Amino acid sequence: MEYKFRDIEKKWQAYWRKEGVYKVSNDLPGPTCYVLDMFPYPSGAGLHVGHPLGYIASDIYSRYKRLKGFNVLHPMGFDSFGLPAEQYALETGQHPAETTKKNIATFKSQLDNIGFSYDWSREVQTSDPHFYKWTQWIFLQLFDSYFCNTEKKALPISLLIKKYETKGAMPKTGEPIPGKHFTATQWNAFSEKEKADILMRRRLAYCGYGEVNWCEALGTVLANDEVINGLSERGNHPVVKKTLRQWYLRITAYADRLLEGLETVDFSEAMKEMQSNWIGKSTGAEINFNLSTGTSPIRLTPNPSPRGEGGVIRVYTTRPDTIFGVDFIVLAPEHELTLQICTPEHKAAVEEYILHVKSRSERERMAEKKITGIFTGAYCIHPYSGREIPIWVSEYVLIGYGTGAIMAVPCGDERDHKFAQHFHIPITNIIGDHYQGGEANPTKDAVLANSSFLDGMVMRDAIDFVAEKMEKEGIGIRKIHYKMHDAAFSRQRYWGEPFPITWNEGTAHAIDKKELPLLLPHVDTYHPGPNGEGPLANIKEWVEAKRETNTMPGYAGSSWYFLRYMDPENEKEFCDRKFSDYWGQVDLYIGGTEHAVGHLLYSRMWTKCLYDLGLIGFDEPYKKLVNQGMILGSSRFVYRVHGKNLYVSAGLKDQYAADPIHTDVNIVDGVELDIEAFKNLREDHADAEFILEDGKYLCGAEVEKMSKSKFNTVNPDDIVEKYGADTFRMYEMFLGPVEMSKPWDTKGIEGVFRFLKKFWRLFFDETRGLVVTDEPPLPSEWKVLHHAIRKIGQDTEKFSFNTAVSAFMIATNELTDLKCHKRQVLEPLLILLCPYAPHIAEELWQILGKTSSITRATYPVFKEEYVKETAMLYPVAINGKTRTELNLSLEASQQQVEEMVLANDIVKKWLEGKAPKKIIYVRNKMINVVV
RNA sequence: CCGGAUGUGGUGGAAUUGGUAGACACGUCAGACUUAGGAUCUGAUGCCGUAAGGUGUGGGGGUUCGAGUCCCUCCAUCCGGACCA
Repeated sequence: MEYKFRDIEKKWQAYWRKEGVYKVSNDLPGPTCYVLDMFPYPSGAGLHVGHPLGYIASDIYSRYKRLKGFNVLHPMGFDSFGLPAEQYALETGQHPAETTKKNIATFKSQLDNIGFSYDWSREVQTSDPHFYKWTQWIFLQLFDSYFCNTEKKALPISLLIKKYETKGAMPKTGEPIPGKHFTATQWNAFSEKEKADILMRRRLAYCGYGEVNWCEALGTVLANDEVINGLSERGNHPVVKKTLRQWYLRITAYADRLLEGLETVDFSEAMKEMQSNWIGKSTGAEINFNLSTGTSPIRLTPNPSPRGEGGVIRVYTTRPDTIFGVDFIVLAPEHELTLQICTPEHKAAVEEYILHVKSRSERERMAEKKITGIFTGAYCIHPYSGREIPIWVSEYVLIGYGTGAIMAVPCGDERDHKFAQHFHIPITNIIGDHYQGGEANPTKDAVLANSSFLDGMVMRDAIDFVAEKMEKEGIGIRKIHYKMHDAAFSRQRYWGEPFPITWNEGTAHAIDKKELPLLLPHVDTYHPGPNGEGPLANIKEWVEAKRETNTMPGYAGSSWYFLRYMDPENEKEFCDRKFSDYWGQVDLYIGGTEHAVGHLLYSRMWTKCLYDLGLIGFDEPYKKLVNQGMILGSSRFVYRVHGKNLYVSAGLKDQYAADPIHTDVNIVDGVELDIEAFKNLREDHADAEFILEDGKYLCGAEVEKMSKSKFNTVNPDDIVEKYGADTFRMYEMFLGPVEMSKPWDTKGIEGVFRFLKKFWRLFFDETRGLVVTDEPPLPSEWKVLHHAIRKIGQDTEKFSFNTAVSAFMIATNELTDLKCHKRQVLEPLLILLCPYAPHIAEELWQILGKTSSITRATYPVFKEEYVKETAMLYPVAINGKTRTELNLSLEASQQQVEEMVLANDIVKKWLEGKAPKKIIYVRNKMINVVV
């Protein structure tokens, strides 16, 4: 009987669906395992062969765990709110809900085609009101919570109110600052609006004015991780800074816990590095520099400012030890004090400079890399030496980090050094020989010189010494800064979760939780509303109800979706605590690196909040994270001669003036173009002419990212149609380690295809039909099986799927050579193969006379004892080749035995008297014994 | 510029973690069966050499009886962050 893969696959996919084979229950005894894929955004383009890589890996792992007796949660869903559907709606007028629905249907059919073991009864869609009801609910939890700095955790805001009512908010030491501190009596006397404003400053989800990344082309704000080099991640549109009222998540409050949590999870080093860089914690000190009153006309500012106030400029440094190396102070151009302190004769020039900086986008600024800056005419007094220090303004100091002002130490900092050289500012050397005048040396190991009371001290030790001294003397304080800012949480868009918030007299009110979900209303136009507001501002009733017109960003739903899978139909809670306790953390999370700083950080933060509020029992969502590599497309080029409909073969292209043009990789066999297919591809190709070499047209090739525009995408449906889902699954794994990027090459799939056909022939003979026998296997046949079990088990456990596939091939080849068609060998092999190629396994399982599905039961094959017990019976070849040194010391104990029938344990016992230290195997052959 | 990863045949990639480098597969070549094959099977295939033999894991150096694997250094590619004080 022939291996009719398509019939088999369709049959079993229908069976699985009908019988609900992959439905999981929330209360089975025994160990659980939660295997999760990053759910996709259902784009209109559908899946290409790169997408399922991670899904296949996770599917193999979950099926494997299931066969081993775990209760496995392996769900799938869709991140269905988001910009592209809305952009599409703007262009075509189609409702995003409709296009999304259509796209999801395509995705699901493509996924089902590959034979995944998802429990679709648990599917979630972030744009489904039953789902976003709980996104809104969790948002309200965040809105109603604050971060307690003493307990370092989120607490209900009602506790804060109680505290304010009884104790107020007074500083532990020092004078209370008006506007910041207040007594209980004062609090109780505040108006509702005043109270609300104060509370807003503490809420985990809060509304405030701030500089945001505004993208004019998209008509919305973007989070920092959605902006790359001053351009939007989606669409590459320019992004500018703009002050707007926005919702934020107070993720900075969790900065330390997000960092600490990294140590408890199994992420790759690269991933941890990326996250901690993004958080960007640095410890240092803020130091006050008094302005020299002689040189500048200072107006005392009435409002205290963290950047400095009155006659003081506050700088941030990580190196307080270099205090005596300060040669100048630099303010960011946007710094509030810049214009206040500059002397009249410099004012015009400074204003002009600030204008110049503002006029350029961040992008232009970074591209230029010119040193710019201007002197303000004002001076500071060095807190210890009393020296006058000039104050400059320069764009290399960023307003958004630290205090927006720095103390420049040219001998120790590269940028300060370049600046000093450029403007001929004299440089003080405080590190002796470590600085030669050529370039700055950021060492911490130098012995300080020219540094008054610090002379002779090693810099590393001086850092803390100075910081402490400054704190005592009130000159500065130790301070920790983060690069990470609070996350902008509102978008001026339609296709997102509406905020469950109404505005009254300028204060935000949570809507009653009983009214959730607050449904996304119908709109007539997807165009932005007035004043940079979203489309919701165009709806009369919405505005009259004083509802928030922003919607939540794409990452809202994805921040907690993994919890909903545990209890997807619950209408009373986002997830029953009983079930989140049952399943616990995600044991394995598979997805791309692109979410390193966005989704992963946000969902980690939400998890921590929910944990703090006692709603779930763990504070890190993902125990282990695997980042699958990208499958790259292999693009093909044809070379068109200038101005003609004439194409020249790649080898001859240099003889003509020809441009490379992407052509569809699917009509190219290797590099040979299918000329007929090419002519039919597009109308203007119909009468194309070709210059061939050796009678063939050869294309150029290049490896690039897979994308529609490069015509190098391969649709998994086509591959499944031609080779079958099982071949496709195994080939994707066979390509290489899951974590690695690699180019797709359709040609190579033949090898895996041949393997499955060969495997089929272990059961079926072309002429004789079913050839499986009940004869007891020979030792050599057992040996093949047991090598396979051990190797494939280990490989699957450690995600080495490519070598596991190889092991299948080896075993199959060996059994073919042995002409082994014995049930006792083939049956366990089928069980092993099941996670990788479930359809063929099911079919053969049935053919062997089994009545139940192979995919659902558990088998002793995977138990340690199974292999060990039987392994004892088999021969281990020993080929003790001696080596130079060992030869000398071990001569007496070296046994040169070839093909000796002994189990490993027996060998060990046999050598016991000689106390073997190490037995060296090479590919399961013992080659040497170290005694 | 900083940080992370990677570097092995014509190609994708193995190598028990310091122990016969190149498993498995693609491709290529030769052969068998075929009217025919892009089906199937067999054999060969790192490089140089007719062979004996030599050589070989990005380059150079080191540790070791022994290095693809560990250390130093340089080079290349990919990814991420980039004026973060």
